[in-house]
Amino acid sequence: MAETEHTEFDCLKIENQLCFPLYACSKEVVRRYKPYLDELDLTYTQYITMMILWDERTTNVKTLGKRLYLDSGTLTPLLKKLEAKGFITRQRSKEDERNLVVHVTEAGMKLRERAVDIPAKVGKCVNLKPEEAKQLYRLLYKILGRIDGPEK
Amino acid sequence: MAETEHTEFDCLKIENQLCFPLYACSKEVVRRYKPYLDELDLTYTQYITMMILWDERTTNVKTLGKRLYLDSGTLTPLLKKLEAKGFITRQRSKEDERNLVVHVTEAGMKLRERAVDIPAKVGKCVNLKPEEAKQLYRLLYKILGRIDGPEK
DNA sequence: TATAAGAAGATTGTAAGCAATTTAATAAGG
DNA sequence: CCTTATTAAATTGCTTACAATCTTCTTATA
Repeated sequence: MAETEHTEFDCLKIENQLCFPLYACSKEVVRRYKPYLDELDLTYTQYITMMILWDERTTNVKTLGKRLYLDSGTLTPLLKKLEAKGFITRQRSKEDERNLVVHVTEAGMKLRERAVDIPAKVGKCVNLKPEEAKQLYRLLYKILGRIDGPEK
Repeated sequence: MAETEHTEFDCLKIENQLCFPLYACSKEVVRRYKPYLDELDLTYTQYITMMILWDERTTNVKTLGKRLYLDSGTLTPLLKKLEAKGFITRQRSKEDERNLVVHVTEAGMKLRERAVDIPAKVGKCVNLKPEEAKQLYRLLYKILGRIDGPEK
């Protein structure tokens, strides 16, 4: 005899879901960034936005949205906040006025120096071996439909 | 010569982050639930709350919070909405009035029959082999600090 | 048994997050 | 050209999400 009853509803048990640990884990990991990001006066979403800008210097809302999986409804107010803090500038493109060009300021670039230790600090809190982290990375990007890594 | 420059700031590139695909993947997967959950008039968070209740029938805010990684600031308004829809009841415990007992109603249980196909439908959109899904599940719960699965 | 300490939810304030709609600019087709 | 379609952001409305604080109730302990 089985110890546990099985029914047609087993598929609806939370322990049989893949989506739930994904959802919970994402929130927990983001939470671990918070104390470090607070020091920089950045939220997590602002932080990943700055990551793009630290690397690219200039981009626009559409590209940011595609790379970060966010839409203008999220990005517009977020970018206004980053602008208010003096980390970025926002201006319409001369060639195509629909296009909003986002550019990192000097103050924004200076933030990078203070952020450089954050990934290692948070990484230490995640108890995965390097090989496991690589596996996880690969599986996540497989779900995202980009087999070997992020879109550029 | 290396084709790409390497600097002390490489660790801040988005493609070198594990947290970002986790964050993005979580959102994308939750999004795939939306059309199916809309039919049941449930949001994703309401859905995972109902999962606990379909299985347990009765619980309380504290237990829900621990199992779902949510606090009362999120759960209180969410449970009020589920109550307004008639899917649950909320009442203080007689033994300890601090304790808010949450119980699923008949209407709430009936929802389960309409939800039973959702996991399979969403699962089909996630292009992982069964073995990969198991790996992913294990890695996520390892990060969550619960090696072999969720807390009961 | 008063009083302090602790626990459980509720409330407040801020920031995402996203669907749907709107506005403005550009491109395409007749 | 002029009209239509398309595109890029912005706006609106609603729901999380969470830190911090507050309220109420229970438990410890002096």
